[in-house]
Formats: sequence, C-alpha cells, structure tokens
Amino acid sequence: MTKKNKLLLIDGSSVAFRAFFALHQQLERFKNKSGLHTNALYGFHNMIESVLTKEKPSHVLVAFDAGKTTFRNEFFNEYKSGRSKTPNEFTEQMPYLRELLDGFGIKHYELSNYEADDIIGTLSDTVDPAIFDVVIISGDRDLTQLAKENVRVDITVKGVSELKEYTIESIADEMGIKPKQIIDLKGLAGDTSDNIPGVTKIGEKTALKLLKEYHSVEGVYEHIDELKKSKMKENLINEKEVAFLSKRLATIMLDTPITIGVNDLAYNGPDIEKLVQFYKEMDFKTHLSKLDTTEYDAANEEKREEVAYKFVTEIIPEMFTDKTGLYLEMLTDNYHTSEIISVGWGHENHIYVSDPEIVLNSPYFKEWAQDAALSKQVFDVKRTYVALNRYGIELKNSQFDILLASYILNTKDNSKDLSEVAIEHDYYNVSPDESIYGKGAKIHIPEDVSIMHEHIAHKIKAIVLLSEQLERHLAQNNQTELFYDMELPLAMVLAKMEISGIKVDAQRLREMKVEFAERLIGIENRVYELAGETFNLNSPKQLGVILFEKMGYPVIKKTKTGYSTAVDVLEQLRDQAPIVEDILEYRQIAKLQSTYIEGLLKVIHGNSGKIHTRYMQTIAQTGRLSSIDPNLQNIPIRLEEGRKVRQAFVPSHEGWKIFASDYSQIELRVLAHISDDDHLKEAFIEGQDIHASTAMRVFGIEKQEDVTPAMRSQAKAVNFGIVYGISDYGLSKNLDISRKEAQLFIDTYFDKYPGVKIYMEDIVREAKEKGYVETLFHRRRYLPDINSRNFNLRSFAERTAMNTPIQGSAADIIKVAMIEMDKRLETEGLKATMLLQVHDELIFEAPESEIPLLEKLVAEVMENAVALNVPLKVDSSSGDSWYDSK
DNA sequence: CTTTTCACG
DNA sequence: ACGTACGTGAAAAGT
Repeated sequence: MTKKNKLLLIDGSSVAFRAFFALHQQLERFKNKSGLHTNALYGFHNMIESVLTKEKPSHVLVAFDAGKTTFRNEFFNEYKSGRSKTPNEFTEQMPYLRELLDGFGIKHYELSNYEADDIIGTLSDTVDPAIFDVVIISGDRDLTQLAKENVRVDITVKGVSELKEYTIESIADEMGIKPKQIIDLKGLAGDTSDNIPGVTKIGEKTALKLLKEYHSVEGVYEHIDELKKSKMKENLINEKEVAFLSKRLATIMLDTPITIGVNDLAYNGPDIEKLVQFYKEMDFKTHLSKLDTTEYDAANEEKREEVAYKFVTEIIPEMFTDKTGLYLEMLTDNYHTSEIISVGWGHENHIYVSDPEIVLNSPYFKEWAQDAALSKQVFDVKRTYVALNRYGIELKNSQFDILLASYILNTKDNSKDLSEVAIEHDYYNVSPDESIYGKGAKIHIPEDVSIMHEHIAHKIKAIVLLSEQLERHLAQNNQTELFYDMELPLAMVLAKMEISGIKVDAQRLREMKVEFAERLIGIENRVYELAGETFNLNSPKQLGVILFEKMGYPVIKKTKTGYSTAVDVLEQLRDQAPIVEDILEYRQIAKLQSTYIEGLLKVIHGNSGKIHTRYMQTIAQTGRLSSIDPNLQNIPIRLEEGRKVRQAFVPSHEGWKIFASDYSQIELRVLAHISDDDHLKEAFIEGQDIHASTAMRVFGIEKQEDVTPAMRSQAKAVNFGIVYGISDYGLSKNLDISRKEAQLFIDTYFDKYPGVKIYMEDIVREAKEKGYVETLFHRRRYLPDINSRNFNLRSFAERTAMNTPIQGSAADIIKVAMIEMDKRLETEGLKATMLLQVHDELIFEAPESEIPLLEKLVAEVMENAVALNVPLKVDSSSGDSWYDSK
C-alpha cells in the first residue's frame, strides 16, 4: 500500500533566523517602501516555495517558539542564554511571517512554555506511520534526533533553500549512531549555540567514540570504571550531573500538550488574494509577477498600464524614423529557424504592430532597417539581425540592445525573456511571454490576436524606455565603452559567424556511427557476461547496483542519490575489477555516439549541409561566450577516438581549407599582466616553457634539462590551480597528494611569485569592499557571498574573485580580436570567413591561396588585440578539416 | 524537471 | 570542522 499523506513540519523560528542571517549582508537591499526589512521574509518565502513544490505535502504546519523562557529554563536557567540579543531588524519581521503563511494557506502554531522542536517532535511521533510520511525542516541539527522510519529531517545548509536530508541511514553513515543517540551526543559534547554545557573537553569526536562503545550517557557511566585513567575520565566523573542535565536539555519532548491535531493541518494551496496583498506590502515584485494564476492576471490586467498602439496592415515611410524600437516575436528560441509571428516598432507614444508578411515584404521597412543613418533600439540584436537576414534584410545601426546592456550591468541577469530583464530594472509593464503564449508543447498564439499585439506594444515601449535608462546606468559604471566598443559590435560579428555556419560531412559521421554501433554492442555483451545479467548500461543507478551490490566492489564515492560511478571512481576500481575497463570504454564510445555523432547529425541543415550554432553572449558569468544548439565549443580533442569527430568539420567550398589560431597560455599571460609579478612576466617575455619555468622555481632547479616530465606536470597543475583560485584541497585532489603537500606547493609558489600572491590577496580584499570584481575592460561580476559567514559560500566567492578577472579579461581580449579580425578580413578583401570561437581559439575557412596571408594576419590581429606588459602568442595551423588543422 | 555524467577551454 | 578546484552545454535516466 502506498502512503497517501505527507506531513511537512517546519521549525519556523529557526528557519526564519537562518534566513535572516543568510541574507544579512544584503540587509539594506531588502527593505519595503515603509522601511521594513524583509530579508528573513524573503528567504523564508523562497524556502517554503521550493519545499512545497518538491515535497507536495498533504498536511503542513509551521511551529514557532513561544516567548523567551520555556520549561527547560525551569531546571537550567542559563538555557539558550549567551546568545547575542536578537536584532531588531529580525524581530520586526516576525509578525509578517504569519501573514506570509496565511497567504500560502499554511497553518502555524505555538505553545507557551514550549519550543517549536517540542511541537514538531510530538506531532511527528504521534502520527500513524502507516498513513503519514513526515518531513521536518529546521535550521537546527538537534532535530535530527527525530528521524525515524517514516520521518526525514531536512536541515538548512546553504542559506535556507538548500537542505541536507537526514534519515536513519544517513545519520548512521555519517556519524555511526542512531537518531536517538543525538541526545546522548549533546549530553556529552554539549552545544554552544543553545548553551548546553556538556562535559569539559569532550567534543563531537570523542563523544561519538564513547557512544560507539557504550551507546548512551547512561551506558558510559555504567562502565565508567572500565575507562583508562585519563583527564577525560576525571571530567566525566566530576561532571556527571552536567552530562545528565545536558542530555535532558537536548531531549525534544514527544508528549507536548498540544491543542491541535494532524487533521487540522490539511494543506489546500495558497490564498492568492492574501498572497498578492503580502507581496505588494513587501515589494516582492518578482514574486508578484511570477504568480501566473488567473486571479493574478485579472488583478494585474487592471494594474498594467495600457499602451497605445496601432495595428497596421499598410506600411508607409512616415512610420519609420531615427531612434526607433524594433521587436520581432518568435515562439521558440532558435532564431535560425523559428517563424516570425509578429513585428512591432515605434517610440514611446507611437507604436505600431503588424503581421510579418506585411512588414517584412514592405520596401519601406527594408529601406529603414538597412539605413545606417537611422538608429534602432532592440532586445537581443543578434537574434533580430539573424532573423531579418533570413528575409534578405540587413539590419544596420542598432544603437542599443537592452539585453546586452543588462548583462553588462549585471552578468547574473541571463534571462532571455524581455519581461524578466525589464523587471530587473524596475520596469513592470510587460507580461512574461509564458502568460501570453503558454509553455512547453502547448505554446501557441492566443486566439484573440490583439492580446499578442498589445503584448508586443508593451515590449516596444519597454525597449525604448529602458534603452535610455540603461545607457545612463552604463555610464555611471564606466561601462559605456565595454558596451559600444565591444559587446554591441561583437554581436554583429557573431551574427555573421552564425549565419555562415560550418559545413559538416554527414557521410563521414554516418560511417563513424555504424562503426561505433558495432563496437558498443560488442562491449555491452562482454559487460553483461561479466555481470551475469543484462541491464541498462547507461543508467548510473543500475550500474551502481551491479558493481557495488551484486559484484561487491568497494564503494568509493556516493552521490546525493546513490553510488557514484563517475570516471575517477571507476578508475580506482580498475585493478580489482576487469569489468570496469569495458564500462569505461563503453562510456566513452556511448558519449561520442549520442552527443556528437547522433547529436550533430540531427542539427545539420538539410539544404546547405551546414551547422549553425547560436553563441550566447549573455550567459557566462565571466564574460565568455557559450554555444548551444549545438554546442560547438566542446567538440572532442583530448582523446584520439573522439578527436576524429573533427574530421567531419570541413570547408564549404572545393579547394578551401580550415584555418585555426589559438592563444598560447592566455590566462597565465593575463595573470602576469594584472599581477605584474616579475618572475611570471620574465618567463613570458623570454619565451620560456611556462610550466617548466614554474617547475624550476618551485622545485628549485637550475637547468631546464633537469626538469623531469613529472615535475613539469605537477607545476602545470599548480598553474591551473592558481588560475582557478587556488585551494589546498583542490590541488591535492588533482595531484592525488595530501593536503599538507598541496599547501606546501602553494606556499612555495607564492614565495617564488610574490606578485601573484599580492594580487590574490588584493583582489579578494577589493571584492570584499566593493562587492564585485572587474576585468581589464570593466566587465563586472558581483559576488554577494564574499562576506558570507558560511565557509563554503565565502570560499567559493573568494576563488571566483581570483579567477574572474583572469578568465574574464582573456574573454575580453579575444572579443576585441574578433571585432578587429572581422574588419580586417573585409578591408583586406579576403574571402576567408570566421566561423567559430572556442574561448581562446578562432576557426576560419579560406581558399588555400589565402592561407599564407592568414597565417600572418590572424596572428598579428590576435597578438595585438591589446597591449599587455607581456607578449601574447598565437599558434596557427590549417588543413582539409578541423581535425587536420592541428 | 532534476540529477548524473562527460565533452570542451 | 566545514568539503570545491574556474567557466560552460547535452544526453539519458528517473522521478
């Protein structure tokens, strides 16, 4: 029988407190119009929302602590003292938390003299396990003592929305004890946050050891005489009372006299009206706009300001002027193929909407679009350019792009929906596309087309108004040049590369497909034989069962959901498990087959035999491009077998070649420049092998001949680590050495490259002060976690602070080179075409006769894109396919 | 729709 | 003690 009911119990007090501190560094950003802080409410809200979607509970209760003192203070009056005073900014939010819960339609409850724990404990313990699964959410690990067969306890880790699940099994795995023994653990070790004393000098480690032996506090004292004479034994004897008191304090009551029962807690979804009211009161505008219920739409319809526009069926020249907003509507996001379903253009108070066949066939429209003297404002210029190009219209003078501008202002804004971008900038007058067209398979043009026309009119108005606003904002941030001289011109270059596309030899791919298919069957059969049964080799879950349960190999790593079967795990099993050799080979071939062979075959355009990727210019947090549909930036190269896929990428004309140029060590050169470290600069200025040079310094070797390959490869790993934002842990894992040894490497490195050390310290300090870091060209990345009290979040932000200026400046440099390259190909009158960018590499096709010229030209342009205080170096090669250009 | 794995720089 | 190296996208499984 399947259980039908799930009871969700939330420790409201502790979660709210967690939420408050998780968003504490942004305390001042979270304020509503009347000055009330809202950060705890915001965090709490998001936690509830995600938990409701994930758990889909049938019953919910949020329990709160009631007042300052509880029954625990009766026998220990210091209980929970020593906590610093609750800040006012927190307490002022508590009354509204109840409003929020009413909006969600969630019951809440408190009972004087008791804590939320006790209410939760009692409910979780009394429901019938045959009927209810229970999930408990808290920020307090004490509650894990409540885990049972039907009770799971989720404790907040990162902020409040990420939860760690504790079950009987996971507690046993992690600590080797039963949930109930958590109480004994606290009895011995205490808990500083609740001011539970515990026994002097006994921490979690020691306590766990004792519990493994004697099971409980009582057990420890029954066998106290067996313990060796030690300071610890003395403490235990002297503080026996403390231990029992601590245990009592940590014990959650399971028979609290609560006046509610589970039947009062049925959850029937939110009360939209109250929720809308709450969002408005708190200025939670994003949440307000995300409510896509009919009630909300209706309420919003009246609120949404009307936009005057004209739907026209005839186009006249007077409709087009300078500084005009333009928007093409498409239902799906691949603008190479998606049908244009409507077109809008105009100014703040003169907006026109029309059907595509009317506009796109109008000579007046075409003339205007192609008139370089008349500027246009758009959302996503590349998309607009490419789509118009399909109709033989070449869009000129796109003076502003609110998507690009928004990305520059804050890289974290990566949405593709105009309404979301608008909301980011406090403009709320555009509905989300989803609310007009629906989503997924059911996406469609609304029956009443005037709804769509008005929607497009709203977009035009947003584009026009936001263009001005964002342009001012760019100037304030010193990012005007980044926008006008880099991203906007680059968008046009990328548009042309996408339109060119790259020719793919489908026949070659099909040959490989047949070959791989045969090999896969062979390997599969061998694996099944060794395993003694057939299963889905593509399923990590099924594979895990075979390897670790049936065949009994040791479990090396676990994932959230089960055994890990990733490469590094399998490699460790290689020696003892003959089967993994085959599994690894299968994995490799299967990946090539599904992602590259079949994947690429699917996206070849029928008539041209070409692939047209889309470069995403507003996704990567560092300023890099990304490539989708298909991703042409991760075509295999490291292993020969996969590298052969590149044989299918060929020139589009007879007698042409593929030509490729890549920057050598651009990130380390950028680091040499921004850190101004003398030794690092010297290595590049003198043209040394950088990893060998690092090896010489780190290992203290005089002559390069004495650097062994092993030393060089270790030095290489250290250099990588430096670029990524070094940590002893990361380096130790990469080099398979101890953390101590890794730390020694790092110390030695910083000793030999003091400039790099200073840069790393400075950039982190700067990030902590300003809240963001910048690249050479003033691209910004905000790091909200840089001052977090959470070690992991803060460390991550610190590494990002070190890495982003390096990776981001390298991205800037190749972007400059691409823009210049595009110009030069034109002015030099070459037939050569730029086709692809792979982060530090540009790929072209060209007539064979142009190759010698390109060798010089491309290197010159790339190497001189910017002047650093070390030289940039480019390597080039050409061949009959991408594979051969190596 | 999320998780795992694996391809690239 | 904590437990990750930085940045991406796609396929397949499983919920």
